[in-house]
Amino acid sequence: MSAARKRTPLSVIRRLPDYLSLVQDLRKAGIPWVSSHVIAMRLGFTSSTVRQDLTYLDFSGSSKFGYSTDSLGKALCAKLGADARWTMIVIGAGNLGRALALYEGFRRRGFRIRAIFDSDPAKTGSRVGRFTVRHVSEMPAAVRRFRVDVGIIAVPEASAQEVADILVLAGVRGLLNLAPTRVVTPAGVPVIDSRVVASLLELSYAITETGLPGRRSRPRHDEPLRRKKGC
Amino acid sequence: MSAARKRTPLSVIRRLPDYLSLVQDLRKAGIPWVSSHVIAMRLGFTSSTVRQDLTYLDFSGSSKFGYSTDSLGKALCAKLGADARWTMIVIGAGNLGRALALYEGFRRRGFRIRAIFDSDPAKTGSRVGRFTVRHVSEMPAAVRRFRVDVGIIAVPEASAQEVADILVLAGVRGLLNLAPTRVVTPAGVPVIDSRVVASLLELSYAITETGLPGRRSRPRHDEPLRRKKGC
DNA sequence: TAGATTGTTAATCGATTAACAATC
DNA sequence: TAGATTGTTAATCGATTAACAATC
Repeated sequence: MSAARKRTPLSVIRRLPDYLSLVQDLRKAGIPWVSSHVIAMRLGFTSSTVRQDLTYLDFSGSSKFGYSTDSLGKALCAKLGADARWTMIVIGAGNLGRALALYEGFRRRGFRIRAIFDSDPAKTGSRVGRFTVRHVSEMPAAVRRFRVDVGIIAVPEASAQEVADILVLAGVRGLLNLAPTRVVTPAGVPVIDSRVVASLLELSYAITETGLPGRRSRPRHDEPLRRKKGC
Repeated sequence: MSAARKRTPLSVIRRLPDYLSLVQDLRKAGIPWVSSHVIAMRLGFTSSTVRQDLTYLDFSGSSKFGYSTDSLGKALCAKLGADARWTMIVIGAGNLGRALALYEGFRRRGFRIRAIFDSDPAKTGSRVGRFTVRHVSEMPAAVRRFRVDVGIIAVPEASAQEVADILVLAGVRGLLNLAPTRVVTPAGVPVIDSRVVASLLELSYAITETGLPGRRSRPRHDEPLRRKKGC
């Protein structure tokens, strides 16, 4: 039996959204079956990894046709909680916070933003799409009233932890942190850090690395050396 | 000798930005030395992991005082390429693209945005902070003129790959992809996917998971069941 | 049937942690 | 010196991959 007996490793959970996205594309394209081999090719995994991963779902493939894109999609949704509706609020009505509040893509996955907050009285009352920016002091009450599941932190680095504490106290169940710093929460309240700046540093390393001897750096431009900054 | 003999695993590279951030905070706070144990506590790693990781830097600690925050910071910067200046452009002048173009935090790490582009003629010519939005058709020329290192993709899912191809062809050295889809590049051009939507799914799983038997879900609200969506 | 594919076990690989001698 | 800390080797742990019997 393939279902969720053993606990699902985080490494597997992180690949699941990729399977979901692919399988939904295939289903929309009218493709009813897909093999572990094809999935592997498309996502850059091995077919072994694919078959192992899908073992953690309440779902089975067919040794004749492979996996049904339709039922695999449903099983992935169920596993990931993507078949639920999640209520979110955004804290911080700066450029990033506003962009998040206006982003349509969350909706499609069941993530719905209900309100946006800022600590700056000059911003409260202003409009962001269909929202009116409210003052953070109203936030705890709103978390309870809207039964908010997820708080999205889009405030400056310096206030990220403070905002996280207030959100947790108000009863939020998870955090998505977009501030360029880690945020700590009590066990039981998961937090995901977006790490965009950290990602850029990883990219920066990768660029420097691939430009090293061995792999020839691609011919480009006319200035081979980076301007140094000092750090 | 501790220097970069063996290749540095990606798992290590991904922790390096955390060390850098911590160590720079400490240095600014006037703390000149830090031990692997303290670093581990602050970042949630083990001291073994910390010592192992720092092994990949051109740098050594002192068995008397631990690590000098100053020289550790410098070694991390050098390793990550954070001591270089990187030139970036943003493709997509929607809410997200504009937020990125206006974000101050990149600068501090040596990442500098030089221009922003959009395919919508209605947007070209409009202002985003100190930038004028330009048409994507001008992008390849700008990549060469400004010697752009990194292209930031902030366009809708459907055009992400196309934009990536153009950027690579124009000579960009790496990509940061914020569209909610994977983007493929030839070997030698690293790409980092931001995976914000995938992260939300991971969070969604974590929330559902921690609410399971065993760990008592924290008492909250009065509605225990998620509204189902169907998927 | 013959051939392709899954589900699963075992082998490999890599990353994390523990332990400890060397250093200051 | 005594004690704390690093650097490094060895042990453990977990994740990925290979292999293959079972299935359709």
